Amino acid sequence: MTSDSDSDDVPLIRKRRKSEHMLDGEGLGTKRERSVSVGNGEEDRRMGSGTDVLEKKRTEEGLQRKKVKKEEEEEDFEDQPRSVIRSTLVHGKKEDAGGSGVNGTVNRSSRGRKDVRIAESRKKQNGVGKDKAITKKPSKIQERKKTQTKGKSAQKGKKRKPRGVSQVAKVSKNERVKIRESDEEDDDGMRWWDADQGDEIKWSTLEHHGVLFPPAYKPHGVPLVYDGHEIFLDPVSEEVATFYAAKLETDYVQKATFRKNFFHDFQRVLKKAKEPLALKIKTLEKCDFKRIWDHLEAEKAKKKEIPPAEKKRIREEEQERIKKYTVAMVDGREEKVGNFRVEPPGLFLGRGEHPLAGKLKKRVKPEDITINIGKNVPVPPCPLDGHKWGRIIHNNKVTWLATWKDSITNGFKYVWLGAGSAFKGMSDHAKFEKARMLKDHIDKIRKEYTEGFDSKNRAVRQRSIALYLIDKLALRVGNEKGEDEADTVGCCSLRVEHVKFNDPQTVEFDFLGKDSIRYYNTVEIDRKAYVTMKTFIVGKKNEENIFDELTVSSLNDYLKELMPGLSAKVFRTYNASITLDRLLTSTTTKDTVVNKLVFYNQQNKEVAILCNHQRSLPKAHGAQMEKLSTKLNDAKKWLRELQRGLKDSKSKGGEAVTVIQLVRPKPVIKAEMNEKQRAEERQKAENSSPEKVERRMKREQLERNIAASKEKIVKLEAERQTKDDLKTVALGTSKINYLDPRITVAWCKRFEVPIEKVFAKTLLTKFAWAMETIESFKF
DNA sequence: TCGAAGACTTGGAAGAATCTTA
DNA sequence: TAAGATTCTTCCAAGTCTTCGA
Repeated sequence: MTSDSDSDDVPLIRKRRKSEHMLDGEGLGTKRERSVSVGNGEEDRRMGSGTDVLEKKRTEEGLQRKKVKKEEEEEDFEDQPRSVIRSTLVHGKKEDAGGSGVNGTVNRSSRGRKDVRIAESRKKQNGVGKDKAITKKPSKIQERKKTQTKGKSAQKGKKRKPRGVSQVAKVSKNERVKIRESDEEDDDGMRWWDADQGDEIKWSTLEHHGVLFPPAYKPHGVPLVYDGHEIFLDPVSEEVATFYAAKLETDYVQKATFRKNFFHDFQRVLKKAKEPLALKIKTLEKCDFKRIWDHLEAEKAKKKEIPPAEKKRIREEEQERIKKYTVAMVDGREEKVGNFRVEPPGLFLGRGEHPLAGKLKKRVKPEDITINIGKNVPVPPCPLDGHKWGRIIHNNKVTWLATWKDSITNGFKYVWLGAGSAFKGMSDHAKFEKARMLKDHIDKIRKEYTEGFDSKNRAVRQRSIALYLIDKLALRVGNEKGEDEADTVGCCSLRVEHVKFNDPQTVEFDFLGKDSIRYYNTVEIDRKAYVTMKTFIVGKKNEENIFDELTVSSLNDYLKELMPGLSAKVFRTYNASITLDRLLTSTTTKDTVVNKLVFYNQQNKEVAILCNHQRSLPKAHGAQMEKLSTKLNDAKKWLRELQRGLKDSKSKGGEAVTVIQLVRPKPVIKAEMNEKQRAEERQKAENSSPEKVERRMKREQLERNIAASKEKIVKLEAERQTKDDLKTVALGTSKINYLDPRITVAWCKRFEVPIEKVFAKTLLTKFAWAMETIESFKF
């Protein structure tokens, strides 16, 4: 590492305010103490250091299991589609060639060895670790053109075999820390983190009830008005018109692409219906959807008017109806299903300037759906009369229960188990263990990429700079995108137009990242990185890629040489978690729980800013801030009045004195009032001047009120500040995806903060595996 | 070898549920 | 008790990354 701005080992937190965020690099250079894991540090330590012995043992066990499982698999093939059978056989063959078994452990270890072999052979070819040759690839602009064909082969009906290797399977067993030494059985038998987990085979038995379809469309008979004439549409066209009408008051309909795509698809539907009047619809501009919109609003209002008891009854009935779809049995355990509902038809909204926005997303039919279920268990009957499932498969190497193709993006949609399931939990756990493993390699990696800034090989220089930015700024890697996707970028796909160089070493990044969220950051970077990066744009046009000699896959291949299983996204997890871990160390023990929570959220906010997790400004933000300011001003006025009264009382030997409180009138809402009248009444109350109310108070009473008033002012000021600070920052995303929950659990234990204050119910379930973390846990 | 398939994670918005305040 | 605010959950789009197969 160099000694200038990048020399501290922490990622650079995005600078919204210049005074903020420069963090120290404490602890990063030191060797991680692996001893502390959830519940049993000793076990964790053994897993970390004694992997060879364990690995050998597992390999033997795995070979045995492999034999049994291979037999089981081959039995299964008969009922599987051909592609699945082939897939499984190919996997088996490859594993055998590598001298490993089918069981996850062995399979994983073979993978690890393969990684090492690749790394070694590349080292032989390229010299030690640095300045390695990188295969030159075609320019990104050429590639962009090529990507236009993306998805076309799928449309042609090209079939591929199921892959059956997931993230979980890819993670080494070394990386999975066994959490407890005790192997006592838990009551519900759901403690997967105590069990020995296979990798490749995800389940032995799987039972579920399939998917829930959205209700069939019920025509409302409200006409579309075209050029002043009512047109009563056929049900199919009416449904599509209603999708559009529902969006009338949104920003979507302001977008030309949205309107164009919608009208194109709408016309196709109309043509198919062959209704003579509807065929006269030639331009969207002459279509008036207002009557349909009014109808939808009236329906909403009706729904709102339903008495609470009736609402409750409806809710309970619905719960009963969907109940069976919400759970699946996996290896004898009951697990919640996450998204058992088939996505309803509608207009594709997309995010940002999506070229397909407004297109009609078709209704998914049972024939479009592939059900994945255990063999020898009943296949759920197709719930729609006259239909049948597209395919039934028994692929136990994947974790999804059902899948279908999306009619817009041509991508796959899946039905998964819920976030609290063992599948997801194991995957999460493995993800954080991998990020922790990076801690042991990060110094070496940083040293290597810093040295790479000087490489004679341009491709190596590009790779080094890109990695530096990914590490330092927590950028996403930035895969190539197709023409039919929004134009968003990540690190590798940054173009000249996305950066500005301000000498001596400041770079201004301004681009649209995932979900078309703007990433804007002016940041001082390492001087050598700055100079090197600047050379990449020489002679290039704005729309050309900065890293023209770097691909995501070459970068990830390189990362795997540095650490098994390492990919670009691990840096984001690592930097988010290590940042929180470090920031939380400065918690004050003596503070109240409320203040500790405020502190936690502040640190969470720092991570959210680092990861650029933004949200749009809440609609009511301005009004809420104004309300808070009014409250604060009233509280301050009241405090001054109380202080005046106290002075008065003191001069009269503590006697009762009169103080005047300004009380804002409350709106008088009557049951018979409608929404409009209520709103008017509220407005009236808000606009009227406060009433002066006289109160008599003695000295003690005044003193008590002054103390309470001061406390209220402090609280209101803090509330206002927090609200403003977090107005465009989304805290949830980092909490759910990037922050190792064990850091939070350990912190809560250390500082006696109830964990329920930090994790909502669903997060407590999702992170059940982390709940026994001991308080000394360090990421 | 490389583009695409396929499987999984990550992400913000919207709506529902719950809590707080007056 | 109702309204408003906040929190939680659901939805589905949009990423990442590995493996497949022409």
